[in-house]
This record gives sequence, C-alpha cells and structure tokens, in this order.
Amino acid sequence: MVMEGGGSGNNSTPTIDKTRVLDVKPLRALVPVFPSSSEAPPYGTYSSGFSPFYPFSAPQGSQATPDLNQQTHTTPAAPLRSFRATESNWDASGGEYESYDGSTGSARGRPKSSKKRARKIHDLDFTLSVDENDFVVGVSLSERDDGNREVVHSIQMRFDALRRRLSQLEDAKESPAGIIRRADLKAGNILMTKQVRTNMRKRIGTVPGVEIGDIFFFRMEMCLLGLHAQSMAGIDYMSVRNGLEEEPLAVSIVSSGYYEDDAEDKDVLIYTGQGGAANRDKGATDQKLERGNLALERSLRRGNEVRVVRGMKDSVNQASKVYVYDGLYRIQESWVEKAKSGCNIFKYKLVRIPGQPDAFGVWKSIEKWREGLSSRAGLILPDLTSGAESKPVALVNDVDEEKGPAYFTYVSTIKYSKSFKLTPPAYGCNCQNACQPGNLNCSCIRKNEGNFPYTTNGVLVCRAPMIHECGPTCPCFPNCKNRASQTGLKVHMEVFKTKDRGWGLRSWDSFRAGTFICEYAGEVIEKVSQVGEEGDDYVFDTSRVYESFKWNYEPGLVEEDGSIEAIEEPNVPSPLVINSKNVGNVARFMNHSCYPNVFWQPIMYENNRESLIHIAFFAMRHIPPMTELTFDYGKSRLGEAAADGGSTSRGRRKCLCGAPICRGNFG
DNA sequence: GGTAGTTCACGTTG
DNA sequence: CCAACGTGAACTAC
Repeated sequence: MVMEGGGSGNNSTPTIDKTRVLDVKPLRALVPVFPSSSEAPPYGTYSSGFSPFYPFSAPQGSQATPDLNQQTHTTPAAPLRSFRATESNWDASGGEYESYDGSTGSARGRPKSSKKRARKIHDLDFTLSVDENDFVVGVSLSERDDGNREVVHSIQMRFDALRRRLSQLEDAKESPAGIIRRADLKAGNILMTKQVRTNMRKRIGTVPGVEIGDIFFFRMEMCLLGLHAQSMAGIDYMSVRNGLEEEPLAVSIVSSGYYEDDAEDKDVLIYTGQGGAANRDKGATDQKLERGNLALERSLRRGNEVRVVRGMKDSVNQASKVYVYDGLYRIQESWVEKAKSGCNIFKYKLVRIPGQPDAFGVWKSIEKWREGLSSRAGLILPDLTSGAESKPVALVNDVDEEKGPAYFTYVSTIKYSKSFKLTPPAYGCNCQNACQPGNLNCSCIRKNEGNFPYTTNGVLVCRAPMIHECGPTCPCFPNCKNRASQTGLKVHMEVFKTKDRGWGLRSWDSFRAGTFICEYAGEVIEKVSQVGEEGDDYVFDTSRVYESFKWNYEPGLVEEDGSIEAIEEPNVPSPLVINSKNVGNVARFMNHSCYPNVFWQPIMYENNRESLIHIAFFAMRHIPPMTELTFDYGKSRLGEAAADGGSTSRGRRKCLCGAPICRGNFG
C-alpha cells in the first residue's frame, strides 16, 4: 500500500476517549529473563556466522532499542487510533511512538521526559540474543514486545524461508500416501520456540510494523507477528481492567469462510461467533456467550477497535487461502440467529473505520474487473503483448494523459545471437515423467546440489549462485516442476503510469515469497556501451555491483542440515548483458528500489545441447495485488570509478524509490 | 481433469 | 494440564 503523508484522515470518526477507561494488560504477563550482562553479547553482534536478515543489511533497528524500551515498557496502552505506519515505524532509532499515533491517541499528551521515561533500562538491550544452541535469535527483547516494519518483514521472511526449506525436505522424502505435511506448523513452532516473534504484547488497535493491506498465507505468520495470536481460533482477545473489574475485549478477528459470515461488502463484515459447529465428534450446538463471543459482546459495549483479517481463496493457488489485514473496524451491533443447522449462533456487525487505505477493497475491485462487472479506470490497452503471453498484460494510465511507452517489440524470452552461445555442450536429465524431488538419479537435481529448487507449490526454496532447471529437450513431462521459469506469465499483470517514475509494473494477483514473476527478456549484447547513451534505461547487466542480502533459511534451524550456510549470491560464468530497449517483455518496466520486493536469479537450462542462462525474477516477500514490483538495479562499476574520479557518472540518477533506507541515487 | 467434499494431525492460548 | 479453537495439505469422489 502506498504510504501517504499527512494526517490519518479520521476526523469524521466518532471518538470515544478510551484512554480514560482502558488499562490494557495481557492475560499472561511476559516475564523477561535477564542474563547477567557480563555474559551476554550486546545485541547486534552476530557471533556464529549468522548475518542479519534485513534485506541489504539495512541499518539495524537493534542499535537503538533503548528508546523503544523506555517507551513501551512504561506505557501499557498502545496507541489507540493509529491506522498507518509512518516513517518512524521503520526507524527504531526514533522510538517516538508519539509521531506514529493518530489524532486522539493516548500518547499525545504524554510528557516526553516523565520520571518513568527517564528510568534507566538499558540492561534490556543486552538481552538474551543467543539461545542454548548458540543460535542467534536476532530479535531483541523489546522487539519481541513491540515490532516495527523491519522486524516484521524480517520475521515474515525468516518464517517463509524456513517453511519452504522444510517443505523441500518433506517433498524429497519417500513418504507413504496419506502423510500430512505441515511445514507451516513446523516452521511456526520452531520460530515460536526460538522466540523469533514480535508484538507479543497484546494490544487493541494497530500493531507496529504491520500495515493495512499486508497479506499472509498461513495463520502462523499472523501469530509470529502478533497480529492475531490464535493459531486456529478466529477471535483473539485480552483481559482489560475497567476500574476494579477485568473483562475480555476483542483485539482481532479472522474471517476465513469456516462460518456463515457475510463478507461481501468491503466496509461491513457480518461475523459469526465461535463454537457450536459440527465436527467429527459431535453435531452442531448452540453457541455460548463465552470466550471470543463474550469478548466481542464487551467490545461492542466499549466501542473499542478490532483488527480485521479477511481470508479468501487465493486466485493463483486455488487450493490455498490468502489473508489480508484490512485494518480497524468497530462493532456496531450483535444479535442471535438460527444457523443452517438450526442452532443459535451469534452475529456481529463490524463496520470499517473510515479514512484507512483500501485493502480488501482493492481485492474486491480487481474481482469486478476480472468478471467484467466494472472496467479498469484508465485502461489504454487490455493486452500490450498482443497475445505473446498466455495472460494479458494491461496498459493503464490513471495519472496523466500519456498514451503509452515508446514502441518496442514484445518477446517473452531472452534472445541469444549465435556468437553468445559460449557455454559447452550439456545434457539434461533422463527422467521419464516429471522429475521427482529426492531422486538423485536425475542429473538436473544433482546439478542443484541434490535439492529440488522448487516446492510442490512451485515457489523457489533458496537463492543460489545458479539454479539448474530442466530444459526443452529433457525428456521429462512439460509439467515437471523444475521448469518454473519457463511457463510464461502466470498472473494478470499491468503496466501502469507511476506518479513520478515513468511506467511501472504491478499485478492484479498476489505473489507469495519465492514466486516466479517473469524473466528478463531482450537481446543479449556484448557491452553496455553498445546501447548508446540513452539506452541504459533498458539494460540488465549481471556484472553490476548488487547489494547483498540474505533470503535463504538459517541452516541452524533445520536439523538435517548440520550448520552449513550455502552461498546465495548470483554467480554467472561470464557477464551477461541484456538489452530490452527494442525487444523485451514486462520486466523492462520494473523500476528500481533501494528496498525492493523482487530479486533476480540466474537460471540455466539446456536446449539443443547448449546451456543458456536466463535471468528470472522472484518475489522477495509476499506482494499484495496492485503493489508496484521493484528490484535493485545495482551500481555500475564504471560509475563507481567515475565517482572516485570526481566526475558525475553517466546515467547515475536521483532515486525516487521513497524507501526509508534509500541510497539517494542509482545507476 | 478441474472442483468439491472428506480426512487427518497438529499449535497456541487461557 | 487440557480443552477449545480451525487449519492446510493430501486424498477421494464427482
């Protein structure tokens, strides 16, 4: 979602000053463990070879946790009316949650230099960051209580990296039919045990670091991020003191389709209470006014905000579900009605608090465009590929009058001219149908260190210097999973006009981390200089200097691995330069970002006894629909030399990516 | 051969 | 400590 400056636009919201009545306290108090500070290494030093997980080793929030500690440990109530994360959310060094608050929040009037605030709690900073297995947790104690954007992204990526690796190991096992494989639960359990989690302190309202529109593919992700702590139940709640009494209040709900909810309207959700459903052991029963149901009832009376997560079918992966964090709602009314089973169920009408950016609403709009019920505003061309891809790529401009990018020829793959086919002759595998993970007789799998590069869902498990896929002349079936980058576009993309960075690329569908997006198509050339001064906008060059980042799982968490850390930086035998100025695909529209959501990965496969390299793009994180896709353009080696010499390098331009860790320029 | 329904073992919280 | 809370993947039936 686009971050917007200015106020949160909630002036029209009916206000109830909950700061007077709410003394929020988790039901289960967190008891921090303080090792003696002489033994524990200061947080931020990584003693066992584990590097920080933040993409590009961004400035660590960890270095500045004391301020956060001071804030969060002295103020039990979280900001009550804050919809968005702002820049301060990224910058843990700020630690000023005041700036993050909305309009009426409790933090506003808090004196910054209160006695409590001045209390010295620096010891917290030197916390248990190494567990008994010498695994560096990488999440400080204060970050476990209260997150920020970086920590949230880091934990989400670590979860999924581990999940993918566990899936990969399961896939490779010759397990008998009927074995249920739940890598999501396993990964969640490991990270929970290792305390790789955040926002453990329950709160009403916004969860720091989680933004409206963020998506999840597993309930465990929301547990680890503190968005919704229940791994199954749809209603999460906490005990809140009201004078002398304590009562449960709802903090978040997940509408997943299990009950008879009405989730058609983007701003109104008719939510069914929990319990009473028929299962294997018993038939349907009346729901009782207890637990979550009671909490929702109390929340209706108190008028507190409730976070809402909407679950729905994933448009790409029909079998699975995607969850969208849709922001804060307020319960307007409740009633009892008869379910289809004839039993009594509770119903709660939740209404979305106005002024929040669209999230679920975006999904609803896309659904209408797809079904042709409404047309995409600003649509110039329904398919700019003229059928070259199996899925149409829309051309859209709802910003200005420009009618489209300069002319180019659409091709769906890389074009090698004869002279660049330099690699020695190679042969593919001999598999008879689809290559089976774990089958070390398959030479394509052997080339990948014995690991099948993709899970059965088709997502990339790990980055590697080179990924070896089965090629067109391998005898295995075309549906072999080891051809993930060769099946063309799988989702509905659009090329759109950005506000200030020309044309960009985004998708009507969501991507989970590791999903293949597209390859970089174009003509392979010898040198960048061949393109001319103007052309380097449309050149991909593997020999540029790219920021390194960690994406793969941490081997220390996976027993079968010992503790070998595999190299993940790309390694191409000889520099590959691709020109997409005249001939290219959607990839030529992807803009640069210093905090990108897409990365490139070299892939090699054999065709007519030649091994050819392709540049494939994969989702770095889960990417919600309509989010611009960006990757790191890297730095020119020439540019560096020129900069050293004091002159401005050719093509180096001011970066407009807007990321808090923006390097200022690129090229 | 996609889609719908059924089955199974499982994690966190209170 | 255990009950309550649904989930996600694999399988089966259509």
